[in-house]
Parts: sequence; structure tokens; C-alpha cells
Amino acid sequence: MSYFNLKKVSTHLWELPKTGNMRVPGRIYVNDKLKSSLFRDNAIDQVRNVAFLEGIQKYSIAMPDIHWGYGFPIGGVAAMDAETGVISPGGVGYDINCGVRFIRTNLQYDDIKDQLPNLVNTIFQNVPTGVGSHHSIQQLSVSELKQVLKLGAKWPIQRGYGKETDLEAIEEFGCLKEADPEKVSSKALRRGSDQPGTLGSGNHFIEIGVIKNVYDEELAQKLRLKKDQIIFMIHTGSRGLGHQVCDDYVHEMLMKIHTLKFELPDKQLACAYIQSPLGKDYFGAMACAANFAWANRQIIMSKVEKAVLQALRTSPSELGYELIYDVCHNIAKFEDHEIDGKTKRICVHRKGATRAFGPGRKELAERFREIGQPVIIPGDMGTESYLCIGTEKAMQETFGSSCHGAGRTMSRHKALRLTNINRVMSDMRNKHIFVKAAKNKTIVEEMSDAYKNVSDVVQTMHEVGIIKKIVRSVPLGVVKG
DNA sequence: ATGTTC
Repeated sequence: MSYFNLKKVSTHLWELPKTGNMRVPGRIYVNDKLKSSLFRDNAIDQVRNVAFLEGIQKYSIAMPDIHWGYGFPIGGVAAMDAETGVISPGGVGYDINCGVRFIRTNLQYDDIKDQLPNLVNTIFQNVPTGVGSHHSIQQLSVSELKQVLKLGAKWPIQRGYGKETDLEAIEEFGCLKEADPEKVSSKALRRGSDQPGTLGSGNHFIEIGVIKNVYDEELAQKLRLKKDQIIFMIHTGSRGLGHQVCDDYVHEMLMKIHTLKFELPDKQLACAYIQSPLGKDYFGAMACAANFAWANRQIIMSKVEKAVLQALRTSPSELGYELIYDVCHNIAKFEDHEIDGKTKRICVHRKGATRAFGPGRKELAERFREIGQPVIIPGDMGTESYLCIGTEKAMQETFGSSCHGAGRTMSRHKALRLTNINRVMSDMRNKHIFVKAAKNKTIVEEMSDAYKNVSDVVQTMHEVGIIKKIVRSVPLGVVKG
């Protein structure tokens, strides 16, 4: 059976056969409901193009939320041999370490249902949002900013934003130690100096949600989650600093594109050998941007807690505000994986894809080593989100990776053409979701209809066995940029 | 995603 040139491998898994200069086949996870959305853009061509890259292992992988991105598709995973392979800024994306954190509380829906506008407005007043948002904390000197880039989430914790144990619930404990601030341009540093603790724009958000369904009682209990509980999610990345790092290295690599010993099917796949000076410089700078993003989410999390305490006139012990997990979904990392029966060091590019490590991985903090890594998969601002857990199957099939969200199905431009602020706001009111944003335009661009159905995306990966669903939450209040 | 065209 085939669909266009895709061959069915098993339930929800399709293979793009290896042709021409592809080094490996493509593999696409998608269920029947989402299959047609695959052909709305040229993302499958991008899955094929990525397979041309030197050092790529096993497959060029695409998740069900795949859509077109710069060079590499968003919703893609590409693992390169750490010795012979290449690293590419396009395989990480412009928003380096864009990611999500999921926070539990002791609150029940009834505790806050009359306070929603107050809660959302107080958060909005305390966290700068929107393009160019700045001055959440004091402007940092170059040397202070370099400390942020070295320390990641630890930097704000040392200054009273959150607590030391938060680090155990962050991928890499909130810090890539390879970070080298000397590889970050002065322009990138300038853009980052006043942006720690700011939300940004686009699909970034702060959400107040309530847990509606529990799929796995035992795991939910271990994570201190239950039905009707109020949770918070924070989705943001490395702001102007990460964007500038990506821009700088895309240009640098384009200038040295002739030094590659193979032909690129697309200039947007500009890359460098991982072991070359340029490849190492990019990784050192990317790690800085990743650390900046973790510091950013840490500061915002703490500011949201303060806002909630203020709005509800409650105490920290009553609130029980605690980080469940923080995932990145735009990053490259060095990891050991079993390939053809041997353990091999690879550089895993996850772009619009979440790490989903199963039980036993040494990278996980002790409290997650037995159960596996929590995987946070938010929907669009009008729909549900899922907290899941990684599995052994993810380790075998996808280098320990899963989907990252709903995935756009419509361009921002098209969304603006098709609807308007009044219609989107009335849709949100009908769903009883209170929204506050820096700009109306962002709300229109982010309307639910511009996204795939996140439940279909998550269900695909759940049924394949790459992740296991734990709980589903729905939004009550949303802050956007 | 982004001082949304250095």
C-alpha cells in the first residue's frame, strides 16, 4: 500500500524510500486523519533533503505535527554521527531552545473560577510580552549576561527566582555545559542584555489550565497530578539572542558552504562538520542560547508564581506551585544511542520535536529514572494540551523523541486574511477562555483553525507507543505576546 | 521565532 510515494511500514508509520543522494530513508509518523495535512506544504521534500546530510543515522524522521520550516521541517528529528557528521542551525531553528514548562498547584478549579480575569491580568502586568519586550529584570552588563549564558536556569535560581530542586525537573538540569559565550556575537549579546524574563510573541504563551482527564492514574499520582487541578504552562525560548545566534551562524556556514564534501539540495541546510572549528563554535554558541532560554523560563515561572500569590492573596505553601518538567523542542544535543547493536555518540537535531527518553536513561534526574521523562505537548491557545511520558520504544525508533505540539496548518498571513479579532475573541469567549495579549494581530494569527488538532497528533504517537498519555488539560486563561 | 526588511 502506498500514499503518493510513501510506503506504509506499520500502523501510523510511513517510509519515504531512499532515492538519489539520500543516505537514509525518511520516516513519517502520521495517522489517517492527519495524512492529508502532510501535503499542504513542501515539508516532505524537506524530510527528503535532510536525508542528504553527511553522517545522518537510520532515518530522517518526521512527527505528525510536521510542517514547513527553514531548511529542515518543523516536527523533524535528524541524528548525525558525532565524528563524521554535520551540524546545522536550520536543524535547530531560529528560536533555539524554544520549550515548554508544566507547573502543578494545589488549586482546584473552584478555587479560581471567579478570579480568572484578575489572575490573567496580574500575570500580564508582571511579565513583559510581545515582540521586543524587555526589562523584566534589570538590564545586564556583558559580563553578567555571559554568566547567564554559562549557567542557564541556575543563574536566576541563585538570585531568588525559584528553587534549587527545580533544576531536577529541567532537561539537562537547565544547562548545557558546552556553552561558550566567546562564540556569541556582540550583536547577539546586545539583543539579549535586556530580555531575560520576557515572553516574546507568536506561539509563545503563559496558560492557566485545568486537568480534565487522567489516562494513567499511577503515573499521575507519582507526578502529583489529578482531575480538576489547576496547572500552568509557559512556552517561550531564547528571544532575540537565540535568533541572532542562528542568523550569525547560518551566514557564516553559507560563506563556507564550498568546504562541504557533498552537495546540498537546499542552501537552507547550510551546515558544518561537527568536529570542524565552525561546527564547534556553533555548538558553543547554540548552547549559550539554550541556557538563556532556560534562564528565561525560570524567571518567568517565578514571576508567574508571585503574580498568582498576589492575585489570590495566598501563601506559597497553600499554592503548592511546583515545576513538573521543562522540555526543549528546538535544540541539538550529543547523546549515546544504540544503533545496529552498538552504542554510538550522535548529535540529535530536534526541531519542533521533544526529547521523550524512556526509563533508565542516565540523563534523567533520579525521580524520573524509573518512570521515564515527562513530555509536554501543548495545543493551540483554544484547545487542550497533554502531559505524557517517554518510552523504551522511543529509544529504539526515534532516538528518544516525540512530537512537540499541534503544528501549524495555515500561514500567519492566511490566518489574518481569513478572520478577524472579533471573531477569534468571540470563539475564545464561547470556549470560556480569558485571553490577554500585547497585540490583537498575534491572537488572530494564533487562532485554533490555523493549527492541526493536537489530540490527533498526540494520539498518533500514543498509539505507536513512542509516548504514553498521562493527563489532558484545557485552557482557562492565556497570556500572549 | 525575530528590534516580523541590516
